[in-house]
Amino acid sequence: MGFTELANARLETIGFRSTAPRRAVLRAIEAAGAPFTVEDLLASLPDVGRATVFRTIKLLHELDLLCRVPLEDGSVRYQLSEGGHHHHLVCRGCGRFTEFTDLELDARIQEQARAHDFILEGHAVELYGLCRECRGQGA
Amino acid sequence: MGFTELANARLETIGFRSTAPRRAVLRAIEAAGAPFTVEDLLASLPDVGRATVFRTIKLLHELDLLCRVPLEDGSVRYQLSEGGHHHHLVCRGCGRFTEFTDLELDARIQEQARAHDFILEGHAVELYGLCRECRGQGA
DNA sequence: ATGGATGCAAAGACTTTGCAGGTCG
DNA sequence: CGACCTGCAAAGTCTTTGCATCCAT
Repeated sequence: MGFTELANARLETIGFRSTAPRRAVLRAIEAAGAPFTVEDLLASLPDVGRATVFRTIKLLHELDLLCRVPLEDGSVRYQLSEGGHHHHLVCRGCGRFTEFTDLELDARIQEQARAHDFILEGHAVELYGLCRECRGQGA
Repeated sequence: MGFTELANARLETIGFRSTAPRRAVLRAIEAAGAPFTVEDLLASLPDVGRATVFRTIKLLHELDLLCRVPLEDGSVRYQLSEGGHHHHLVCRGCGRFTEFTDLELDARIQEQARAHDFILEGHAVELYGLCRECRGQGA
């Protein structure tokens, strides 16, 4: 079951309607191989209104079906979420992300919170650099 | 030596001019006890033009005198930078940040990069939760 | 049928830019 | 004095909202 069907089913379960524009957005997101900007989506969906694209992205993000990745310059990309908690390696060359999980890293973070008498409710870790493909190409 | 003098000296050294509006922005930043938004600064500096405030913030950020912290909702705060590399504990209650450094955490991050054949050039870690003051107040 | 969803365009929030005039060094 | 800086307002971005219409259930 692809993302489109899965997300669609999930939406219906919660009481949202399955509409043509909504499914079009889901398909476009699934088709996007790399992280995308809202602008990318808008461009690939000329027949869907801006508002609908924004509203759908917001919805999916709230449902954790889409993850939002802040870049260093302050811009934001979205990417299909694999679901669980994870972190990102963001390539400055090609802009792609790789997700990874690291329990030890998370444990260390938890410990820092404890050390500061801080109730940890969430955290974000982003690594920036060059991926294997881009490192050689001077990208 | 306070931030204002330090930053001012630093600016002059690099060839920027010490002007009244610039110093006013520096003073306002130093006076801000907590992280601030650009809007906060603008409000506290009614006699300095918007453009100048934005331009000065940008300048200070580029010089690493100011650090930019992305909140979960996508908004951005600034805070006087203590200089070196560090991470943040961001309180969802009062909005204040605490900076911390953790070599072990950084090492773990470096290792993840290595494991993914990724040239690490930078990273960001943000912890979200409740600080000690806010945890009891249901804030 | 009926309330949620859509699309358009307008309004908003936030930031940058062009330019005439002022100021630091 | 000359280059840099400032302030204003206008122009950009990017995102949200109001509202009449449409459509899934």
